[in-house]
Amino acid sequence: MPLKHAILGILNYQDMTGYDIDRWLQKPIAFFWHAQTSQVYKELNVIAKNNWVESRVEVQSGKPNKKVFSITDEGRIELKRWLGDADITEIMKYKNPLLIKIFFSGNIDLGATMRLLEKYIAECEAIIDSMNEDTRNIPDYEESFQTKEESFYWGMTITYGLMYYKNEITWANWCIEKLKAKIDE
Amino acid sequence: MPLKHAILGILNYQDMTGYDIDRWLQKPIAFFWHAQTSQVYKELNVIAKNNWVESRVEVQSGKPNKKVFSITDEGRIELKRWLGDADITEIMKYKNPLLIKIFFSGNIDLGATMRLLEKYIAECEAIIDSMNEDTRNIPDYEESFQTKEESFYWGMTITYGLMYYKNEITWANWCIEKLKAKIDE
DNA sequence: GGTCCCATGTAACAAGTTACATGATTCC
DNA sequence: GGAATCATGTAACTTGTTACATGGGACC
Repeated sequence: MPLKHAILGILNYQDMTGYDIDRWLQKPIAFFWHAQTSQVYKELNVIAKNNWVESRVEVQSGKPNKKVFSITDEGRIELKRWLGDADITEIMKYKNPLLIKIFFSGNIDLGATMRLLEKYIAECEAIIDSMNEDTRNIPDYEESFQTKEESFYWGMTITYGLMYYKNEITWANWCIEKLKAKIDE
Repeated sequence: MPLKHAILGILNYQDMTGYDIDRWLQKPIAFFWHAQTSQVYKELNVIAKNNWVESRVEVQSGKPNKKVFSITDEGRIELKRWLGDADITEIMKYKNPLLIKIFFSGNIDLGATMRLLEKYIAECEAIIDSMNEDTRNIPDYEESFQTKEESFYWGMTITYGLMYYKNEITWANWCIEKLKAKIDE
């Protein structure tokens, strides 16, 4: 469901092609929902069948033709229904493959676990850097987010991301210290 | 993949039935990997075909018969291969449905978003409580975790959980304050 | 000559969800 | 009498992944 509704939310900003939606999913949304391009096109077909979106083909010369999607009234109703739904069971279905690895790390040597955590820290730092980059580019985004409302909530997700990844780094560093202490035992 | 390997990791502690594995997944592992019972039985079939586990039927009277699984040498090799694999692309595939809702909350009223966040905080607090309860019951678990190694890594995941959910609560409260300020504008 | 961007997908497969089915025993 | 525990699944479906296919134009 979240991907379908993310697509509806994006199309509620403006009409666009599957390709454009994919770029949205790769940029401001990527850090809290990643999706394959092929999945985007599939979901577009599904929600078109639900009458949540409709499409028209724009013939282009020199470029591939475009299939431009727009959200329907039914789609807007569905988007608002989903957003306003206070059921959080879906939200609580937490899955973290790193924690599974850590949990069973007694089966491998300490060094491998340390290297994994170090690699993870490096990735988290890279994400924080790119999010800081994004916040410096707020003016660019404010063209897309036409209302103050939109950038207000976008700010909440950015804050989330920064807090989340800093917390991940803090924890991973703490683990590495623990592992070092174990080696020195 | 993670579920298959979580099952291998559990069976590496001791032989058990699908039912027992399901309980493991519901208790110490649940907060970082949730799985349906039906999924557990399905994955057991798949990894049995891979020769990572094998099973024997134990006839019982007064109770349903048991199908007891044990990990094979091939399964142990696969578990260690997966644990030692430093590729973190799988780990970085982050998905957070709450953040999607927040991101598009400009489409609904502030009150609904606040209620969602409050509900989320309550759930996070409940999880923290149950994890604190678990740490008080460490002696019980130490029967299952036969080595110090195992409870060492288990401690890392518990620390992760506490840090993670506290951070979620801090963020959600900050969002609620922001929303309140917006209402008072 | 090579890579990136634009643009849209299909096919096969893996993973996860939801709902349902069965049935005895034990505990309150 | 009702709920929980033990115990194992199937069927139908949705969601996500991986690999592949096509092809022109722009930029270096």
